[in-house]
Amino acid sequence: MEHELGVKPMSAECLQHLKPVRDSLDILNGKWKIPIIVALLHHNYRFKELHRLIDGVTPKMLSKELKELELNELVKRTVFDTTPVTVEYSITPYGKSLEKVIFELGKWGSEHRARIMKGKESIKHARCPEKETVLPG
Amino acid sequence: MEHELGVKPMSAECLQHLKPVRDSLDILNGKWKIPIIVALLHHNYRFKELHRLIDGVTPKMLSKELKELELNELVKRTVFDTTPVTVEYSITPYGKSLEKVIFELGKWGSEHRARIMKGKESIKHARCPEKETVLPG
DNA sequence: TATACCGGTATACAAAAGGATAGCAGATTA
DNA sequence: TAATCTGCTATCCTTTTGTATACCGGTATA
Repeated sequence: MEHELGVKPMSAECLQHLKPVRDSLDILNGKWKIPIIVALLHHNYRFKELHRLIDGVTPKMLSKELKELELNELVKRTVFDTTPVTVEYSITPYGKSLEKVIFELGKWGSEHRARIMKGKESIKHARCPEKETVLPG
Repeated sequence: MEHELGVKPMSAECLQHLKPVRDSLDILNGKWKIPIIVALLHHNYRFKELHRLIDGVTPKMLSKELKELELNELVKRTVFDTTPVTVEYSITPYGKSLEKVIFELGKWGSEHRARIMKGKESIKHARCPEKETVLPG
């Protein structure tokens, strides 16, 4: 009977960080959010432009993920009263604040990729390094 | 006809970062991976201990996500030949390298949380700030 | 008049993720 | 002998996520 009560609980400090980490992951999650954010960090784009730029995305998913990003104020949607109507998506300053997080994710990810490519047998099947997310041209 | 060919492609620099970012997200994704990693950053635990510690996880999911973490060499599984058998999970040095990424995610996440709590009407429904992930005691 | 563009929606489906519940073998404890 | 401990696995189900395909009204172009 040394364990039931003896499981060391995590420190309050650790626990405090759990929820916010999940928040960030939830916001960045979804197959197309990162490609959209990266595209808009680079330049403003219209709906159809994003559709053409992000290889494989369907209008439904593009629309859905843009809405979620807009709801979280990471992306701004501007309608111009031209004919036909023009809708431009741009990154907000708040969206720009994700740059560092994305950078850190990218940094760790490319080290991980390098590690896998180095041929460690045990993690060879961990993730296919050929998988593409966005690749215009 | 000014747009079809005129869609500015993203810079090569941007594109290079996309895949690794997705890699990181894929590895951290799954409802229980972050709680598991945070727990193991804090202390070594056995299967049942993790099960008791991480509120709400089923043995099926715990087993599945531990396997994925082990496959990626973030977590180490050690079997002790006691009776009944003891299995201890610990973080690897490689797993520890995730600390900074998780820290950055947590930092951004808690700023986001603060922002939502501040009561901005437009993002009030973005995410429920009461959502708990792990909370023993 | 026919076609293509714009910014999306609607519908139907497939795949993946996750949850609920039960059980197993082998050893110890009551 | 029955119950409980260990570290899981099996089965079934629901929810979420993503795909495929077609379509819309309004305008401009060929």
